[in-house]
Amino acid sequence: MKKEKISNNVIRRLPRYLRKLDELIDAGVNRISSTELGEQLGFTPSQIRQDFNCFGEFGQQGYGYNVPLLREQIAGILGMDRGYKAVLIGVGHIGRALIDNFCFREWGINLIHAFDVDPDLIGKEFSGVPVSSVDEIQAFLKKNKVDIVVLAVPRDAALPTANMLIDNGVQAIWNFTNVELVGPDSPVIVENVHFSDSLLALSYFVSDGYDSKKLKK
Amino acid sequence: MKKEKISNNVIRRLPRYLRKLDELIDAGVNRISSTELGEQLGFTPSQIRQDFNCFGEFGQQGYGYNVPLLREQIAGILGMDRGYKAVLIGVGHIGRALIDNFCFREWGINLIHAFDVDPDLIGKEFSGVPVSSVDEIQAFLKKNKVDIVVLAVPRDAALPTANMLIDNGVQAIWNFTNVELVGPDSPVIVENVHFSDSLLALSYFVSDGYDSKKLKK
DNA sequence: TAGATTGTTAATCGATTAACAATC
DNA sequence: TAGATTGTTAATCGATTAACAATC
Repeated sequence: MKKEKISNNVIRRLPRYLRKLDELIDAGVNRISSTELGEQLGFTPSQIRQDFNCFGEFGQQGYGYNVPLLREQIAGILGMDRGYKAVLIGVGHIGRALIDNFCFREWGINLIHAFDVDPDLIGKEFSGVPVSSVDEIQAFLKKNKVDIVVLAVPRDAALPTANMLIDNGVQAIWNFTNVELVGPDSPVIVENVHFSDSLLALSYFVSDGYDSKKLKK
Repeated sequence: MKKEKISNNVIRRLPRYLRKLDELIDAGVNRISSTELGEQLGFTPSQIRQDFNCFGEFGQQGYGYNVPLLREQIAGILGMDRGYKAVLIGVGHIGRALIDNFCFREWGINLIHAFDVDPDLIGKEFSGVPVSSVDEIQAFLKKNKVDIVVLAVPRDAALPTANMLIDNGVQAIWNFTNVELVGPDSPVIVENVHFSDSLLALSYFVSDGYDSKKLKK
């Protein structure tokens, strides 16, 4: 069973498909063609069929795709059915936003514990997630299978914390610090949520809009 | 002055360059070649030169690039020197994280006001940013030139709020709700920060790692 | 001048789109 | 069976990489 290399572009589109399919399910849509799906997402039908065919044959000729079925396939590809366990380090504003407002469960992830340095937070529990001292992380990692560490510590703590985690065998970090945690060829999986990158891209597009007006594009 | 279309890939790399250049400046590095920069970022030297040459000639043959100068060029391209004004709608956990911990100023953006529905928050001020009632948004937008609206409201409020903003001439939205605000061909600039998309991509890569192990890649 | 490194053109590679046979 | 729509191959397009002349 040869495993073809899936391009990053395809992987980044999968969550978009998932969200759209959830939306269609909510709207009671049971069947959809690549053409219709493409119109709703702004993709070409070809691209959609190519994307899905990276992973198997999920449709049916002459019919299209069964929405709930396709949704389950994509959820599976994304690992949502594997019961991955996550812990959060850093219970500041972002950490609290994630614990209280971000529904990990909805995306198949189990947020089982949080850690912070603040004595006022240690021992507390938010939305069912207990907070312990960061001093206990290493012991915790030894005792529990943790698949993903959510890193939401202040800037200064980012690098030392990340290195400690990597030393303790953590293989995947969801990084909310605006710090580049690892070099280009580290084996650790780091997914960055760089707010500033996103804002600057937006700022660029706003500038571009102004330019275009000036140039009467 | 012909304006070539800049590809999205290039634009998304610009903030990475900026962060790396800031880092180099902090480290006192004044000069860098595309080869060295490429090694640090995991890009090829060719790509770096191509990227920069989309916007002009920022280097010098035989020498390389002047780090602070290059940094200013890229900052300019990203619109960081234009003094864009932003307002925040929704002062929940994410909103507070942005107000208190995210340094808009550092990226050239002026966060001038926030809005919420909660009477306990209205009239308060966080990190120098005053909070008003969402009822006052329309009047505020009429009186002030607002370039970017940061949208951090709950799921249910996302779409109606976005539509209200668009009706009032807002042209750029930084979207922290996990909701698709506009269709594929809306003229409004929307930059999404979809936490779930990011987490699911990470989840995919973790799954992929497990698969690879099983398959003894 | 010689060495270094850019700017830029040409070659390659990969991703997207188009086309169409397969088939439900 | 006829119509529809997929799965998949071929064609196109765009992005990345390589190469090298220009030049500091």
